[in-house]
Amino acid sequence: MSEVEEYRCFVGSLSWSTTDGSLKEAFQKFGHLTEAKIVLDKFSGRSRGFGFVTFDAEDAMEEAIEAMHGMNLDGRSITVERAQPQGPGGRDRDSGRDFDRGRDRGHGRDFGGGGGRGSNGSDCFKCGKPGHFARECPSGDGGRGDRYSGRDDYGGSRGGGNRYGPDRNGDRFSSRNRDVVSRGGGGGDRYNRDRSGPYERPNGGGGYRS
DNA sequence: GTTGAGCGTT
Repeated sequence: MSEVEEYRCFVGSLSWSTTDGSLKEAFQKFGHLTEAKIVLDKFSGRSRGFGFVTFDAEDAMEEAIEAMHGMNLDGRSITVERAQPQGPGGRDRDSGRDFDRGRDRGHGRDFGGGGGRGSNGSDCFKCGKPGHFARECPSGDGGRGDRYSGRDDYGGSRGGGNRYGPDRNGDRFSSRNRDVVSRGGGGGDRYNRDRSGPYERPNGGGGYRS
């Protein structure tokens, strides 16, 4: 049951301002870090909110996981867990993870699906009960769900009257939909533009530049 | 001013 060549730790829930240096400083106290880096987005280069820490000693890694798990770093409670195996031959993101990456990686995760991981990570981060996120935790008010709260205006009316919500939405959508069709149906638009290109010089014409 | 419950790049 041991298949590890390196002791890596996955650190999540990091602050957007957390850097590899802060992470290293926060974890190097438990032992020597072979590597400490924050995962950045390739498209933007900004911090993604999670990083990886590699230890050269399993003891240090477990110590850090148990010690730093739930600790406050940069003002945010971070999550420290063992990193997933990447694979010696190469990284297999699609194969290694049966996750439904087809949709947005944001909201909409399925619980019963049982993706790549999720033995104890599907529980609510607030009350620890599975079946719902912390923001939807019915146990009480939530720190992040504050925005969604305060909608109790309807009181016990919820169940029948709230159906008018989406109805209105459809009306507006229809209006916009027609607009789009009108514009999209204009196949001749291209032709029109071609002819009405007095402002656009296809070639030659003015020619002078600066 | 923006994103969040997440496992990365040589």
